[in-house]
Amino acid sequence: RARGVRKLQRLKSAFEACPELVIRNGSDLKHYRAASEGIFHFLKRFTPCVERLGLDEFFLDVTEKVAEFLGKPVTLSSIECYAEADGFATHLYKGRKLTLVETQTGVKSHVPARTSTVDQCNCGCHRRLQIGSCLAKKIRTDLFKELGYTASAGISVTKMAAKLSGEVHKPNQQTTMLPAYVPDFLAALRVRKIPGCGYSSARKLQAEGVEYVSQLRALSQKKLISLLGELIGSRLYLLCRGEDNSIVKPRGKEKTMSEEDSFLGSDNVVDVELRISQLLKGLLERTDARFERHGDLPSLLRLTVRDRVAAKKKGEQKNGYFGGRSSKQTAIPMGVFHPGDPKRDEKLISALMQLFFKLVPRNLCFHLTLLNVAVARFQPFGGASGNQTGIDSFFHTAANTSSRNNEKPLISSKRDRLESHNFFSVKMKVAKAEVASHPSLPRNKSEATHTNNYEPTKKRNRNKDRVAEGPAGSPGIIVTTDDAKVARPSSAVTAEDIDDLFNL
DNA sequence: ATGGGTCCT
DNA sequence: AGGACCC
Repeated sequence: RARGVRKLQRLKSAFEACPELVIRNGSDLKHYRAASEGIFHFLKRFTPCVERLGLDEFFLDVTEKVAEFLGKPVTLSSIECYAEADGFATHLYKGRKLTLVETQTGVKSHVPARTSTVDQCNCGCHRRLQIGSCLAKKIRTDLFKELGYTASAGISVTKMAAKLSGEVHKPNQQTTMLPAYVPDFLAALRVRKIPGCGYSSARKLQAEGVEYVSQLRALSQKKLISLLGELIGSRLYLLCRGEDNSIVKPRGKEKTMSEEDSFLGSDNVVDVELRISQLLKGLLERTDARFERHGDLPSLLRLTVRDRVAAKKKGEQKNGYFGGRSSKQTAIPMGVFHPGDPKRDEKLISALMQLFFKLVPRNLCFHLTLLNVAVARFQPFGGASGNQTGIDSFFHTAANTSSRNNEKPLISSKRDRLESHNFFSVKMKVAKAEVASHPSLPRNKSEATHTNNYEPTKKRNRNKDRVAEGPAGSPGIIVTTDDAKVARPSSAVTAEDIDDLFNL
């Protein structure tokens, strides 16, 4: 990073910036999954309502915790050691200067800079956010002490505001945003910054001359819906005004599991089968581990491919990389995934090859650049649970899962409360746990179990190699780095410290 | 332009 | 099955 290497940078320019850069082929997410799970469980000690987004981002709804603290001043004072003179822990967002922007269409936009810094809300959220910010500080402090990760956090009254607040002061800091500041803060952002306005929507909006959130507000709800569809359109209509009624959704077990690999090209069936069996191998390790823990097995198998030709066509249409994938899926009889089945690999590879030939007819040439094997529709498997694949048993599974994990159901009364402006909730995001350089993560490829073993030894990556396949700058290889902070656990906080604060 | 995921159409 | 979104 210090040398100018950035995430998702082309290899060519990364090597220009840093010639001694070492690039490794492939990846093994195992250690990151484990780290993420550790953080997830850590966070659940503070509140059961934790939503995970990707591996390193979490939302916590601490509404109830904050209410408890408010009701117990003695306990409250114990986390207020984190408060500063203004009652908030570290950064309180104070607004920023807004510049007037002239866009392609000549629309001039933006609101004047705010002059007042007082909380304009009388609902008591000011106080609740003070407590929330102390709670966030406490959680981040403990996270570092116990697990060794630094994190940034945003604290506000909606998920969106919390998420965006977390980006204001970035490495290892936190920012609290009062609701009164949210609309102006949003106004000056590019629309793409709004969570929910992705690549596709941002392009459609750009075609209308809309680049900034302030301009988005000029569009009627009807217009937005016709442009972006019912769901995203109506959501964005509210989000751009700072209105976010989404709830923190504690997720249960994963619904799908997949392994994928991209490569410069594969054009023969033998190679494809080798790659597929490698992917399957990694996937089965995961389904086995899950079966041991939860006793369920998948009943759906999916293969997806990306063909270079098709991908290029799509790419021309959309100027987007993720086009050009196609998939076939099939129900799989219960129990095929059972670790005890000695013919399991055979059966599954055979099924996958059948899917492959549905995707790529035998008489056609192909040039694949990606393969993905996925499983889904996990169902409890006790051996005698019959052959249910219907929707009924699916929902039965979901219900069991929820009660077993003691997860918080989606409470409708909470949703009702969130529909007004004066939110009771404090939502917090602990973002970007900087797991990339944690000592427990593998330092080189040789420690990873899921290597590209199917490649000829000569071509396989060695530690000294800079690039595994192709010359520097060849397509298909990119640099991905994350903010890296080497964090070492110091003296552990005792369980009682936590209980003191949270078992009220 | 990775290697995962979620949910909606 | 594909397409949007998220990291």
